[in-house]
Amino acid sequence: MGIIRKTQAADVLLDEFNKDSNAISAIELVKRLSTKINKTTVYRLLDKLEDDGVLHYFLDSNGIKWFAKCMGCSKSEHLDVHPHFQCTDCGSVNCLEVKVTIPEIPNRKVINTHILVLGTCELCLY
Amino acid sequence: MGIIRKTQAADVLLDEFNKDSNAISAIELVKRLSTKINKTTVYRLLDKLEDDGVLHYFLDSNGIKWFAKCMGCSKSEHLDVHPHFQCTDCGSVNCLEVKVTIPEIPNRKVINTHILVLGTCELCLY
DNA sequence: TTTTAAATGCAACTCGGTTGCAAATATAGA
DNA sequence: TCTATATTTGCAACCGAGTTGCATTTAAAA
Repeated sequence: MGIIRKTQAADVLLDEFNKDSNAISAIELVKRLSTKINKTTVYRLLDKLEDDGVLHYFLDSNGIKWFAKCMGCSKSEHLDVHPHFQCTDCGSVNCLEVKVTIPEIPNRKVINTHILVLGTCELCLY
Repeated sequence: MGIIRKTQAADVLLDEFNKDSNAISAIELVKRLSTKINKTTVYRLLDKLEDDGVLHYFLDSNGIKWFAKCMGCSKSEHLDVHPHFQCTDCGSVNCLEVKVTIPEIPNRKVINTHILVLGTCELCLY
């Protein structure tokens, strides 16, 4: 589908991604925006923005959805596939710029890769 | 906790892993065994076997739990961390023996890595 | 300004997984 | 082998992230 109209709800939601450079979980967004946007609408907007190549999503180690801004993606394709990092101390999640190479796998055609790195983030380390 | 008693339910469940070398989703196990073992018991057994280092689990791209037999793990630690492969055609999942190296990440301490590779499996490819 | 398709809110729902508790059962010890 | 007891199991009810149907509202084309 994709976003067609410039609505207030979409503005409010995108604002959250502009003031926070980390990834944000859908749950957190629903909570943060609960007075402004209905939960269903939040989920629907996230879907649409993902369709449009504005956001991308991934699952953390608990299977819950996180969203982050895309860099150079389009409606047709998500190009910036990259690993994500979750801090096991504070729970914060962000995108990693590192490139990870998956070796050839015999008799299988690789289409996509989801990589989640767990560890301690900069803030929790020191 | 870990398995202490040799019960019939544990036998039945482990049998599923012996006759199927792929990973099996918790949902599938609950379904397959529904006439023999209660859903709660299946989940509890899976937890315990994971604790014991007999099985390991991971999440697929939909955030649902899959279990597979471990190789050389113990109660204290899961040693055989490896990527998993899910076929986007037939949905089957299995462990990959390939070694993937995650580059050093500045200012972060890496503890663990979850890698899910999506693609077409051998059976669906030909 | 009117029209109308897109977006929203609400309530109810889905479903994978969990919890509390009483009943059943494996096993150590007599 | 029998008994005592802690572990395991089944059941029912629950949890919570995410979804769906539908009526209402709203952006924006005409």
